[in-house]
Amino acid sequence: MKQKAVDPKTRILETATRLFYTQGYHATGINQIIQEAGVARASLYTHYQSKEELCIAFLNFRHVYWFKCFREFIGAVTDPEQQLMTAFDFLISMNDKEDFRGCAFMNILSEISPADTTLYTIIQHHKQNLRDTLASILPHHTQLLKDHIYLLFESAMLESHLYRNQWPVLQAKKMLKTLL
Amino acid sequence: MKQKAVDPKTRILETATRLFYTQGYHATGINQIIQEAGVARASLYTHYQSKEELCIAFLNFRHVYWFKCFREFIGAVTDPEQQLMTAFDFLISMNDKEDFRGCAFMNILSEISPADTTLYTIIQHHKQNLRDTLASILPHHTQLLKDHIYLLFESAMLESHLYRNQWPVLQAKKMLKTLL
DNA sequence: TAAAACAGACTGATCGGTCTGTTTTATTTT
DNA sequence: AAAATAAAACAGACCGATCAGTCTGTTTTA
Repeated sequence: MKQKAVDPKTRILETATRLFYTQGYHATGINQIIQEAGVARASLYTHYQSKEELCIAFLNFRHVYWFKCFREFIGAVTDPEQQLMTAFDFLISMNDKEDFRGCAFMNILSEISPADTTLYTIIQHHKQNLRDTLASILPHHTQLLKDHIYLLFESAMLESHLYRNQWPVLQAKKMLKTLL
Repeated sequence: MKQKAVDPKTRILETATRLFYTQGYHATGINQIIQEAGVARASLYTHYQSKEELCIAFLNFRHVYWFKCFREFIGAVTDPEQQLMTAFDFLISMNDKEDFRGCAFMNILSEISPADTTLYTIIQHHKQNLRDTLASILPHHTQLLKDHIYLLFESAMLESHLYRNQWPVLQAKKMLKTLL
């Protein structure tokens, strides 16, 4: 289970990322994390104050990772309209890669209440970031069209999770074509 | 806390429904349910075999309740296109009523894995039911348009949960207008 | 008088988190 | 290069609390 190639802090974060994402936050215990990370109990609490702190680190890590992958993926093309189409192809590739586990941020959102302001804010910021990123591809179009694309993108991601199938993304791509 | 007007089994289900929906499945313990339902521990396990059985009952109960409210709400109008607009108004009223807690089914979906086949199937069936219901309002339109409306409906519900704001629903209504 | 609901003790397991003390690793000084 | 030292990671006991679920026996209801 131990992969001593990387340092303990990284192993903890990567393990927590995988488990929080695939099992959920409350369904994942500290014991499982330290066990699968091959790390001492005390080491986890040296690097992260609490389970919630670890969740925050997970969301921040995931945020950076997701946008890095996203930008790389859509950066392969230059034409704006083609770039939007590629954005939906990105969803397809992520569904394949991560077995239709959906959006890590929306999954955590389902487990928390608005009283968890730190987590709630991180999730909102991530999505606002995505919204801005998509909007920036077609800067001269109406706000309504930008929102339209964003909503289709979101439901494509969430509904393919639900059905464990690419059809929502494929259909969303066709809808996008009618809008551009 | 006890509202002995209804029988224990109903109190358990209604309490579990409220707690699972507002706090999530794994974050809600049996102790809290029996306490807030004002019911004996043994009574819960006479009516429901396990916590998962209770979750199944919750989803089935919610399914019936949600569609009953939905049909009543949109049944107030007869014109198909107007009925679709009213469907989005229903989301607005539910957001107000339930404090932007989003979709009970998608929330549970975030907490489980495809291995939980029973729960997963119930959730998929609920959404397929919604998909069919929306599609039946405009039976003579293309499959693409039906899916389009469904995807907008879904993201309107989920994104208003995220932002705790009605704007996604209001924007989705405008998008719908451009599609009809 | 029988069924249902009650209170609450009890199980073993696990929860998140703290603490002690040992071993390993890395850096610095000789 | 070898020895000294400081920092990091280690194993694992331990904490009180809670978890889901079982069981006994009493009280209420029908």
